[in-house]
Amino acid sequence: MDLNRLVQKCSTVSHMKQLQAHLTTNGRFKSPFCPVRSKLIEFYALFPLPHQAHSLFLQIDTPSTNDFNAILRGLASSYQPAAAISWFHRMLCGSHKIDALTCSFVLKACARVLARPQTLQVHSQVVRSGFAADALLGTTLLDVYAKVGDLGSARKLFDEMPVRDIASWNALIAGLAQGNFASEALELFKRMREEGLFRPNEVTVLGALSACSHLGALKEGEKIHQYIRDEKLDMNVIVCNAVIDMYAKCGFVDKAFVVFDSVKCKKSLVSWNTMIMAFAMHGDGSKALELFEQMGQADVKPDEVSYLAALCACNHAGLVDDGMRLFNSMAGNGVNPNKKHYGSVVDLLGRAGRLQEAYDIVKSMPMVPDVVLWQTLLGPCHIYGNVEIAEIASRKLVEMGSNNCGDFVLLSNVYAAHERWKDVGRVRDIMKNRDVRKVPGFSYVEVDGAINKFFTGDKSHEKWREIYDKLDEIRFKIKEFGYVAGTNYVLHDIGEEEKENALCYHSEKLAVAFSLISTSEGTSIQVFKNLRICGDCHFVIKLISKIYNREIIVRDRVRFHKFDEGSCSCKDYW
DNA sequence: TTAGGGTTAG
Repeated sequence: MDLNRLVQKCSTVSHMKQLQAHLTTNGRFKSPFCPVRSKLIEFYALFPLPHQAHSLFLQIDTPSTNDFNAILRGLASSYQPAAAISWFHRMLCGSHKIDALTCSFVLKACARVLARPQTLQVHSQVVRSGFAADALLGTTLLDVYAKVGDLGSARKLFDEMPVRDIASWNALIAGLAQGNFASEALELFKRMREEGLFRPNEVTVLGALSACSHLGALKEGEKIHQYIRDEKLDMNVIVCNAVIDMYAKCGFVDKAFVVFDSVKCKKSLVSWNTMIMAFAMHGDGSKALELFEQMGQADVKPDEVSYLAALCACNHAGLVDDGMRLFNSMAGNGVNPNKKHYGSVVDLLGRAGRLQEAYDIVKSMPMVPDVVLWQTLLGPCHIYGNVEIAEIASRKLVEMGSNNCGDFVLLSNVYAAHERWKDVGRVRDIMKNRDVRKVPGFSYVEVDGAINKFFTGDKSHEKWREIYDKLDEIRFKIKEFGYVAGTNYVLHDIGEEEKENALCYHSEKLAVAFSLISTSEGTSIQVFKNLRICGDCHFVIKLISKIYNREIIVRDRVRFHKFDEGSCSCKDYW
């Protein structure tokens, strides 16, 4: 058997060592061009044996570009992609010849470590080396720019590409969809179809569907689903999974389940996970757990995401005992809990008021708790008035340099509930000194195909006067139902009445009021919010659903709330 | 011998 075929069959270190010995004894190792040697280097670089790769490399008198490419390619896919970037610099400093593949491999490493400055450096090197017209490399660059969050450069590159093919389109559509430019992604998808040069393929529709999921754009999503059926792209399980996710994130968990239940291809683990997560997001804990059980019968082994989805379902449905049982069964089923699983049970216990148990879990976990975990623990402290644990969690958050407004608000609320006004003042001083920032909350709603977006207290909408009049009417009506503004959801140094005003004009209330005046009686209203819905809005929207006899669905950052006849699908547990 | 675009996640 010749060596090239032999090397393909080598899969263990000892095989590789034998091959290396063979190359050395017959003298081929030292030859200037030796593909098998490159393969060996790549093998050592990819597996956790970079030292072997390095020492092997030192034995080569004049390493070829191929040898360098091999080590870059291996390292870029290894557990330490940053090392590929160092090797690239070593090549440049040593005046070794680079080719387009070298750049491609180092760019992959840049994407994995999200290194924007390095991406820019490689880009200028690509131009200097005369590879700018290479279509494949161009798409790689575009993709990496998008992945490191520089959508402007990705877009510019796309616009200026001398040759574009379907992968270039796909890379930008997917990049925009994942980089918070979902409407731009859908526009590009439409442009692609209008121009008609390329027929959208599986990868294209995945990007477009992901954009619909982000936006909650059901109508676009349905059109894409139809296209998928027409073009028979639904034989691809990844596409089916994205369709399931799209329906779920657009608020139609039933449609998601129909797709899940009738897929023509073989379901994958991700199909199950997506569907479990869909039920979880919609607060249907029992269906999520039922599906989780069915996985075993279908001979699909749950992985860490499955457990996370099931735990998340328990959280949203308040199934504390089920959740704890699930969590405690993980290790026995061969899945070690990670930080997210710990976060999930801390959340579960915390919201059930079992704060001491939640804190004990935090103390016992084998990994270092991160900011999100302390926030999870801090969250329910104000509901249950636990000053002691709130202080511990807040101290950790301050130590870790959190500048999140919410963290300070929560601690301040705990102090306020105990009338510890000096401490309240102290927290506010810290906020002032620290330049604590609040992510602006916004909500949007689609009416007659147009997206209407609202910020808190927004008066930029053309119908703002009618919207505010409607809110006055709502405020008047709900008071008859015993509504008292939950002013502890606001943190400003203002009086009670002003606090009530600040609450009254939260973006989700503006969106609901606008929908009430813009849609016919009895139709369902669907609102999307970028943050979590606030407790006061939750209470008010429940009353609106009763008084105005409307079904109102609100998708917040993590889940759906379906308000109907004065109650919410989350059963006030969220 | 080595290139580009892809689904689930508190």
